[in-house]
Amino acid sequence: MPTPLLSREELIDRLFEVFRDEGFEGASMADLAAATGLGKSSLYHAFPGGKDEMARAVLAAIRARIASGVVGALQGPGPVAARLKRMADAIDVLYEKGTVGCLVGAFSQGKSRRAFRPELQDIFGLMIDALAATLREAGIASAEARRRAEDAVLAIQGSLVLACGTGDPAAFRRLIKNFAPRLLEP
Amino acid sequence: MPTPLLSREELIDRLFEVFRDEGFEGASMADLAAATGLGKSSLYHAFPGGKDEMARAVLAAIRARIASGVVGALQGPGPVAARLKRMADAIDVLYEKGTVGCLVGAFSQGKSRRAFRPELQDIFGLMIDALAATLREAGIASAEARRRAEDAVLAIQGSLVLACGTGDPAAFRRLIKNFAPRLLEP
DNA sequence: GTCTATAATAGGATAGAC
DNA sequence: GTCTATCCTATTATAGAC
Repeated sequence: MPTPLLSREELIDRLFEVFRDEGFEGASMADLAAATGLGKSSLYHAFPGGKDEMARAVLAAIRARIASGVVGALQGPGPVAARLKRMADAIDVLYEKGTVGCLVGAFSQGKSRRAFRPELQDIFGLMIDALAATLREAGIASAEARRRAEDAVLAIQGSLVLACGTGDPAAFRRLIKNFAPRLLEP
Repeated sequence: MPTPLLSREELIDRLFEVFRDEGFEGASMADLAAATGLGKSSLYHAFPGGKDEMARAVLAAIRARIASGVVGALQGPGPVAARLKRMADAIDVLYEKGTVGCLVGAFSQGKSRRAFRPELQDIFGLMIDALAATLREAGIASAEARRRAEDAVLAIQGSLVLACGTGDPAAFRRLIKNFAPRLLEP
């Protein structure tokens, strides 16, 4: 029967949630198998490289989601302020109003940061570059635009660390609320 | 011979570095033993509760270090701006100019965040409360002072996530440089 | 207080049947 | 493509000598 129980997309989505919530080291093959409803061997059939390959597949999926959802919002039509607002909404959806952590942030700390550095650099760079380009469109000087873009990405990450550590998403919510005006203030 | 090779303080300091660099799940007893120069059994003698007890001892030590170094700087003499500058310097020392990660941030993501939530809440609360109180001294309204304090702590965490993930401490350095003026701007 | 040795288990990964 | 069964290593933890 060549029909898999879950599509590869669905599979990666389940794996994503486990890696995001448990971290790379914290996610065991047993956890990943349980979350997908598959046996461990079936996971190895789909990802012969094991945990490492699963994590890379998940990172690639996140990158795509950020490129279409978050960066896509920036590159749509309308004035810069409206596009930034749509980016903030996309981030709010991505992190479920601050109730879930960030896999990229989780992988960035601890042992896993070394194994996945290229992917992490790529994803952070993608967001910062796109945001900086948009701010330049609004007439903000190049260097200042980049600083603000870095500050915004860093604030998202920091607010999620706080939300995960304390269980309180208030700082994340406030960040999302003030996202666009803050980036454009004189 | 009742004389240990390392004092408990030194012991905890070595454990701290491993937990900070590898994360809770990523730090193995073998890593911890190697870093202290002790056998695994000796570690169990000092910390009968194993990894969990070591992590709690390390968190208590960090809390003390933050209370004396970072919060201590805020509560010293002089005008608020000078005290904030000293706090920024203390943070710069604590994170070695952005070349090392934050254990509290690392423990806040992944599996470990659940086991250590009370300790994490306590440490984040300590910093935010102390910073907010100082900003109120400078005449900033209570709610606004708390928002700014949260933003500052969140920015420190976020800049360290970025530094760890990309290997580039530039955003952290910039944050430290502008720390005091940014908090006090009108 | 530290060590060597060893238990006990969990984790990652593979083999081969269906 | 999925499963059961198994292997092997790493990991946590303990026992007991010195």
